[in-house]
Amino acid sequence: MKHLPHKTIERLSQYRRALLLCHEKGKSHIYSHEIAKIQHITAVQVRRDLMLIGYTGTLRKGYNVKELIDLIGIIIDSEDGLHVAIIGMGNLGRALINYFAGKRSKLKIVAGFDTNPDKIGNTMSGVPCYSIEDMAKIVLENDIKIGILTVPADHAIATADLLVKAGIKGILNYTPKPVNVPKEVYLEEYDMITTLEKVAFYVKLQEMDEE
Amino acid sequence: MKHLPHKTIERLSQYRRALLLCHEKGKSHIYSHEIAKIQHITAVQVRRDLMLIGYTGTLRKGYNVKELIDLIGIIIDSEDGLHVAIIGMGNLGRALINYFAGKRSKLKIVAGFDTNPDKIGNTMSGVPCYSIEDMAKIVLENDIKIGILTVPADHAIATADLLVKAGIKGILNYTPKPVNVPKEVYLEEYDMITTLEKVAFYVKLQEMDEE
DNA sequence: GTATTTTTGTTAAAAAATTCACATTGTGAA
DNA sequence: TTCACAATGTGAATTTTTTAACAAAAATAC
Repeated sequence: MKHLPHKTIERLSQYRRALLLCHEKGKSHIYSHEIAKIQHITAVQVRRDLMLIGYTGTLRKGYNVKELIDLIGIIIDSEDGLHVAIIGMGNLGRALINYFAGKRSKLKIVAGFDTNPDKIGNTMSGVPCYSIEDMAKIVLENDIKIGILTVPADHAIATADLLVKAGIKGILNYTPKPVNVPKEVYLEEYDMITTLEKVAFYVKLQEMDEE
Repeated sequence: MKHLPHKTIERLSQYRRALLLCHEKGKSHIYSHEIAKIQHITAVQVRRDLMLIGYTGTLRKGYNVKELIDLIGIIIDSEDGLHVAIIGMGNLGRALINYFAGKRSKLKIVAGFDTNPDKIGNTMSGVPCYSIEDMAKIVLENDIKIGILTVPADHAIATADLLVKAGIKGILNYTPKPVNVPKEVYLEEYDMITTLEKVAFYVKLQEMDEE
């Protein structure tokens, strides 16, 4: 199964989420075109992705929901789970914590960091908030592998450096500032402003076409 | 200049942001490799994107920062700007409002919507919060073109339907639930859980490679 | 004034991602 | 039984995106 395309990885995560819902509803099998419909993609794409992970459905019955959930888990999850920290307990940081709260998943948010003394020492939705100064210690003690960067833009670069020094393995940067990391740290950046500008562009385009 | 690739649109938005910073610092020209460095991409890619929008730099001097900012604006912005609404004034919604607060941009968040009576009628970071029931009216009155969906997952689909009925032209869905819209509405979905799972996957992969 | 360097612009090649097209085969209907 | 249908699985083609390669030309060095 060598190298899965990046896009396939993303879709697998989404398939699993959709499948979990189906499973809860008691659906035991699902067709590729049903999955496709939910995700707004084509059935071929779904089948191709599943082919890449070596999963085989049943002709005329589709895919076994439970089996597929488990297989996707084997592929994308770490066996023992991974610990995650949120750096920056502002609105965005808290939003992320709430997203995850209660989800039994292999990914667990175990710590938050902030500079605000009012937040440090408290717990938010079950996640303890520490001082950024203690990052190296906390990361080590809790075996934290991934950091989600949700600090104000001005602090993004310095904070990313701290994370790297603390020995983090992956960074998800939600600030609008690109950061630099050594190549052994996996970096994913996502910029909400860019996405909104993109939507705006296509809305504009559509309005222009109408004229 | 016909059809710009999707990825190019995204990068243009990012280039502009980087360029604005350079401009503030008084830098008048910039090389393709400087832009590339900031965005973690190659210089060829930058040049290719600029070629696609028909911008020409100066040999040995690079690109004129101000000119390029303006040109990108002409391409991706709507001339008169676009009004945006946030649907769901929770942590994520407020985070987005704060991101945009103070930015003089062609995109303006002019309204927020929520179901919580404590929030309705108040203003958050300058953005008035209305009842979701008044959506159609407010969208029309304020000429709102884009809606950012930040409601709880369970309400995503129903709220998206409301937005469509209200006549919105583009939806940016930040809930983990895919929604359906008619084809004349531009839809962009972004799922934080998927992104985090992707980071986790590549961190796992890296750890496995080390062994 | 000539050579060297550096940077742009672009054609062509490569790589990544998606879609087409269709063989295959269980299933149910006639 | 035989036929038609509906689904999977996948090689081949297509499309999209990125990268390589290099000509052209301005600036600098000598």
